[in-house]
Amino acid sequence: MESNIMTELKISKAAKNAGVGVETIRFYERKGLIEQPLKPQDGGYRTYPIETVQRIKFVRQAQEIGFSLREIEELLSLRADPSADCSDVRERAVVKLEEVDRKMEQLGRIRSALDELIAACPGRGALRACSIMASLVAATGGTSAHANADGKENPR
Amino acid sequence: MESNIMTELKISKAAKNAGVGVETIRFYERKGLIEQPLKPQDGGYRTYPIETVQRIKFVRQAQEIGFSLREIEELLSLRADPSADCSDVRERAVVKLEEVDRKMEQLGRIRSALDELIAACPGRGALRACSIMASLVAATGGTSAHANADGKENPR
DNA sequence: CTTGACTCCGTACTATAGTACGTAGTGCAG
DNA sequence: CTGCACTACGTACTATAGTACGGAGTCAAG
Repeated sequence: MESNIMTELKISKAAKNAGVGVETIRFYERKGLIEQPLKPQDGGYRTYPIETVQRIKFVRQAQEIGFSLREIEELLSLRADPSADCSDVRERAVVKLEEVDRKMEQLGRIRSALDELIAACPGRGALRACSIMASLVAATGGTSAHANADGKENPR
Repeated sequence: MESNIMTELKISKAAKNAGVGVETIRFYERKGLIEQPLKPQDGGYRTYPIETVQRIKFVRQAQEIGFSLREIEELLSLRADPSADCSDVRERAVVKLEEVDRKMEQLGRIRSALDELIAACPGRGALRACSIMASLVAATGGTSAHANADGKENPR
């Protein structure tokens, strides 16, 4: 075995490592989400650096919290370096941060509602009737449900 | 004007109120995510109660944090009441709660990375080169990147 | 030097979540 | 009673994110 420190993997190992299928890696390459490694000049197969595997994992995790591949590309393209327009990067990062915070809040609300629901549904004891919608309303104190529900002409 | 307290809206108002299109409401009805109101027996148009509008809003918000319509249906079907198998409801709620917590963690990681990025990219001052991946690695201390990257036979 | 596992690449197919469109019916304003 | 906007319903189309497939090339073991 040539003791080349194995920091590069062939596609199927890279896929397994990142927890995706081989086809998904190729799909991400086509989309430009990850860089396609050059084929070795002496022929043979491409190898993927660990960083690429990390990047794929990031893509998957960002997807799980509701970012689209387009948005993930935007996230990944955020990089502060002396050659970039820093105020632009900063601005875009702030926008993303706000998005993340909105998601956090909504996640928090659902979390509370689930807590409430679990509390209403004990191992043994009193059972309060309760749905997740009810919990949500209880958690947010949202009895209002107004928002001009009738008015002729509803100019946006 | 008949002073029937307007708690029910015709489809386009309901849609506007929930922040979706009319077609989306119909789509959700077909999917069984919301109940299709009966047509009034004396003919005319369906009207949607505020609760349905709330439900649609919930669907949208749950989507934004990465739940699929199928999962949202599961969430919405969670209801503790004396006629339900409570331990089953509880169990499913706990599973969802764990999912939510996982999302929270990932969201927190991305949040830190964005903070880091914003800090690296000040209004004026020193600029540290930094990408979101770098921030993520910095934030999580994740220099490892191991996970059997080579071994023949990688049994799941 | 053949065989089996894997890679490369292109094209085609699938699921999810809508969005658009055409036709017919309803309802109320003028 | 005639427009005009809106509703109802079915079917078709679209975008996103993969997933599958077929054929040709590559590589290492036997």
